[in-house]
Amino acid sequence: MERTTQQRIAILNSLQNSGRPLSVNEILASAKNSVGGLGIATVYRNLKALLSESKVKRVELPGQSPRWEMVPEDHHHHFLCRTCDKLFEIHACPEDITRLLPDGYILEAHDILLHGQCDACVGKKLQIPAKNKSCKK
Amino acid sequence: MERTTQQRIAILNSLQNSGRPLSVNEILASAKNSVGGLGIATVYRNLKALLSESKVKRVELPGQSPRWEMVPEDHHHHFLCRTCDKLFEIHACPEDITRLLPDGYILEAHDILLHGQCDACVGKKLQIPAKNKSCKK
DNA sequence: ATAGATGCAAAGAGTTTGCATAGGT
DNA sequence: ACCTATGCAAACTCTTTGCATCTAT
Repeated sequence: MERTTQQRIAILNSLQNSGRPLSVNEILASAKNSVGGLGIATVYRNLKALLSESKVKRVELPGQSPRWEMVPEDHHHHFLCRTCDKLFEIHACPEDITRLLPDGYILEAHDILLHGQCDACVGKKLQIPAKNKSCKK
Repeated sequence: MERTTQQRIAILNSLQNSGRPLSVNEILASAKNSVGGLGIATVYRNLKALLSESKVKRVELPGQSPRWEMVPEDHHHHFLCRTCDKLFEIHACPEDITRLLPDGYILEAHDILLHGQCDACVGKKLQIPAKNKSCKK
C-alpha cells in the first residue's frame, strides 16, 4: 500500500477509536460510517498490508475468527470473557517464561490468552466448569 | 456419540499414535488407512463429539487451521518453531497467572503459545527479529 | 496521466448440515 | 429391528483473487 486512501484512513481510525480489538466485520461496519461504499475485500487487503508494515496486530482466538488491533505501545495479553465474548487487554506478563523452555530452544515471542468471566459478567450465568481444569492459578 | 464405530476408533488411534497434534486432513489421511471410505464430515463430527466429551483437545495456531491432540494427562502448553513449523509440548506453566488479572475477574483457563526456534533448528536460517519485541523473557 | 487501490462478484479454503443408507447395539 | 452414525453433496462462513473502474499522486 503506497497511497493514503480514504478507505485506509477509515480502517485505521476504526481501530484507533475502538479501544478493543475488532473483528473484520466490526471494522467494516465502523469504517462504513466514513466511507459508505467500502467493500470487505478492501478491509482484508488493507489489514494484510498494515500487518506486513507492522502497523496492526492480529489477535487469534480459539474457534473464532481473529480480531485486529493497532500495534500496541506496551506488550500485553488478552482476557476473553466467555459470557459477553469481549476481549480485554491485560497489562501484565509472567516474569519467568524463558525457564519454561527446554535447553537449546530460543524464545522469540509468546502469546497468552486468559479465559473466564469479566467483572461485569461474574454471576450473570451459571458457571460451567472450564474444560481445562488443571493448573488454574 | 454413543456407538463405538470403526471410524471413531480409527480417528482416536490416529491421534494416539501420532505423538504430536494433527490437522483434520492429517487425521483423515491417517484414519483412512484403517477405514477406506472415511469421509471428512465424519472426522469433523467425531472431533466435535470427542471435544465435548473432553477426550480430545483442539490446539489453535495463529493464522493456521487448528490441530488436534488427545487430552493430555498433564496440563501443558506449546512451542511453535517458526523454522520447521512443528509444535512441541512444553511441560511447564508459569506460577503466577492469577495475579495478572484485574480485580473481580475470574480465571477459568489459560492458553500459552511460545514462538521461536527449537534446538534442532537454531542456526538453520538467519534469525528474523520477532515482531513482538518487548517482554521477551 | 499513470499506476496503485477499490468494489463487485466469483472462486477457494475450511467447516457444517440435510438426507438416505449402513451398521452397532 | 431400531436408531445412531456415516458418506455424499450442498450449503455456509471466512478469506482471497480477477477485472474493470476510480482516484491519489
